[in-house]
Amino acid sequence: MTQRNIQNIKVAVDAVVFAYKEKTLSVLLVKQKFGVNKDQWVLPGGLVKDDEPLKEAVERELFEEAGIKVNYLEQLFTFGDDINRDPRNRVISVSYFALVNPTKMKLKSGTDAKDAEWFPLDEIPQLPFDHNKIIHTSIKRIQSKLAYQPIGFELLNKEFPFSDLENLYQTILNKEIDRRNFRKKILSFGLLNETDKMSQKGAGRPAKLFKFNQSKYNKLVKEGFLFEIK
Amino acid sequence: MTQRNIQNIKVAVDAVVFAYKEKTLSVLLVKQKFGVNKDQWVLPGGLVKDDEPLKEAVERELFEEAGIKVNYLEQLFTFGDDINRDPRNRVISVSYFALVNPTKMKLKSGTDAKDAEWFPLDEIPQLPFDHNKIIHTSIKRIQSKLAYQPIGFELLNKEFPFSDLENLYQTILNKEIDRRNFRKKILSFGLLNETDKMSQKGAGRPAKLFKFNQSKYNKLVKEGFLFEIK
DNA sequence: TTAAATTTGTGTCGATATGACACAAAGAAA
DNA sequence: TTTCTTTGTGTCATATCGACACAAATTTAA
Repeated sequence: MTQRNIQNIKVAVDAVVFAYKEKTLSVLLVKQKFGVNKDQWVLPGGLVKDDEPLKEAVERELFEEAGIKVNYLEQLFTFGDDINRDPRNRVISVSYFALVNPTKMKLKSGTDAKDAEWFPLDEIPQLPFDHNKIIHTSIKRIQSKLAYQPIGFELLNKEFPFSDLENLYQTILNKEIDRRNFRKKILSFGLLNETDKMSQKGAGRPAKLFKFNQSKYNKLVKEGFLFEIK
Repeated sequence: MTQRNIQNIKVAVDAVVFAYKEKTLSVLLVKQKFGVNKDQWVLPGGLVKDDEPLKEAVERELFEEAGIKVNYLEQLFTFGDDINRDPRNRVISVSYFALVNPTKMKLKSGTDAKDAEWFPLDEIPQLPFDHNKIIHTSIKRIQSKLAYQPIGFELLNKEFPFSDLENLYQTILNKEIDRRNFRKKILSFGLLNETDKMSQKGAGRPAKLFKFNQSKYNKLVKEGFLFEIK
């Protein structure tokens, strides 16, 4: 209040983008192009433009740095308590967490090809700033959200066999799930439409493919429905 | 990224402070002291100092503007998608939500006495900026948190009769609760210590006073305990 | 071509949690 | 001393959860 016109804090956005494939959850990192940390891996992100909504800034950075458009994007947390989180300036980071489905894992780069890569959770290196902390926070968030919102579907193909969904839950929550009870519970919501297609990869009996009915979910939510998986 | 050194966005913090008394949930508002909105009620808050952690900025503003130190403070959301939310400058607001217990409702003002007041939820006026929206978001947050974290106790006196807790849930969630089932459920957690005191206000049988056992809760949480009220 | 291995699909039953419901006890107010 | 108000408490029916096993469909290996 006392220094109204002399505040000098920069506002950045950063994104933790998750993708899931073959029982592995991965995070998107990009290679820093300038500055002290040049060539180090960091979370995609950057400074917000003066006339740009925060959310658009994230979307722009993701597209510029990795050529990607995400399926799901939500604000995570604003990191700004450590005033030296960026040693050069006071920078606060409005962080987002995002989900993409497997078809988007091929990084059809924009300006800056192949300086973006997917890192499985257990192979994420030491990162500059507080980016490891941001990733940690977003993992907690995705784990808790999985339990009461149907966000898992954003990480799967539009049509998927039940086992994909089940493995996704097991992988992210890091625990065993009873296959029969899980299926029973999910189906009881009536939010999956059976398709007439079957999956056909590898050994074993082929599986029916299902589709998540988003519009039915939206309708139910308005009536107080809670998607809850324990 | 292209305009690294010329960004001109201001960073503010705002707080929605809740207090509960006599079946009423209230929010703290302060009178704007400068500018176009002088003398209008707004959420407490202000610009962050260059060398100040966000959380400290909120605490400072709350103390300066209302002489209050809160029991519970948590980051709510960062509002920055509407680039004209403040018509003078681009300002983003890192918003917090806070809880105080009834003893703190007496506003022993600091610098700026009596320009702070408690407004029951249904008496909150039209506010400048997007402050009504921020309040709305924080109400949703407190409602959902009540269901899976023991934050209700922060709004009560240290020692409280069971009926206070029950009324608090009913008021904030805006629904009827079965007294017996509610008590059974809460007591089953083993997180309330009975004191040997009794409440003695008005008519009716005096009630035992209880105390929330925070350290036991902290211990249980580490073991995976979830405080869940439906 | 046959046997083995792999994955999908499905129901029951006991244990646990939830939700509905009523009356006596303690004290204040009339 | 009677009435009113609020606290304190148990049962039972229903719904949900969690454990558990075997047959069907297909690929892979022998």
